[in-house]
Amino acid sequence: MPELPEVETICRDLRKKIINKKIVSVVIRKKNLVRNPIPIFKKKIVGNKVDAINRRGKLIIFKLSGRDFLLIHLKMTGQLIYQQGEKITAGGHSLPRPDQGMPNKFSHIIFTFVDGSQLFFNDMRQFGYMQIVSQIELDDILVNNYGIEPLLDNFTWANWQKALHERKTSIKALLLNQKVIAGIGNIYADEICHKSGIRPGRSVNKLTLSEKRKLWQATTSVIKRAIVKRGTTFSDYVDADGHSGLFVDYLKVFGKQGTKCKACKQGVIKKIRLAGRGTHYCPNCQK
DNA sequence: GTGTTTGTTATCAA
DNA sequence: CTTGATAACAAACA
Repeated sequence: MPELPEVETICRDLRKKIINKKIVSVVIRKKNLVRNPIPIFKKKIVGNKVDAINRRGKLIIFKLSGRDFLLIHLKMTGQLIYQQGEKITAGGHSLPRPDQGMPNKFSHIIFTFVDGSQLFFNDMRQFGYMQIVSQIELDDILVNNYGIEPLLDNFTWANWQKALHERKTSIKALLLNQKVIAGIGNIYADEICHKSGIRPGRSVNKLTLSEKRKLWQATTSVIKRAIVKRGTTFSDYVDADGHSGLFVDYLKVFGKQGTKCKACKQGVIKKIRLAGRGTHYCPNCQK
């Protein structure tokens, strides 16, 4: 379940690997993951370079040299794994490539770059997608579908109060609402609530000012700490090198139902269903 | 065959 | 128009 920290980690990795490399071929093994007509999709990619890699919420954005943009959404089980091609030594002998089993049965789209390196878009459940859009289409998508970015300067206390103003939904649903705040998914919503000491089912409009401030601070700190640990691998997430994220070792509530709370050392983590999602919290230290 | 998983969107109600 | 709640969908696996 790649959320903001996982997507950010992948973007940072890929910037070092594929910027300015010419794409010489695209192989599409599952057409349903491409949201354009296949010939158009290929035509707008092959022969171009990736000029820049950015992210909005959980959406990855490749700026292509042909002036189009490639959107990549990993949804639940998507992976973007990069591998060097076989390197030819001066003597013409090829060095062995680390065997990570790429491509595997879930490698649905494969990019090959001019140096022989490859980018594999794997997705076991095939919920993810790739889509080529123009600048105008991109601007429209970004403006209409995404709220505050937690890592940007405009995630201020004043803007956070505005975002929460007169909201009557639960804090869990609010954190998952991409149009309010971009990039938070099920894992980090629960972790942010725990760090804030607030039960995820609480109504936003009944939070005290100090609780809203705790949420604001916890959002930044949880996300930044998760990025430092290169994200959370709960089931399928891996970074661009195919490695797991280490923040799974620092989770306090997600997937911890039935165990003793590590923060207060008294409560037993409960799991409930909220906003249609599995939701974890400590009944003792979250009020 | 059934229940479960989450990111996103559709749909309906107010 | 906005907001909120809920259902539905994608595919795989225990």
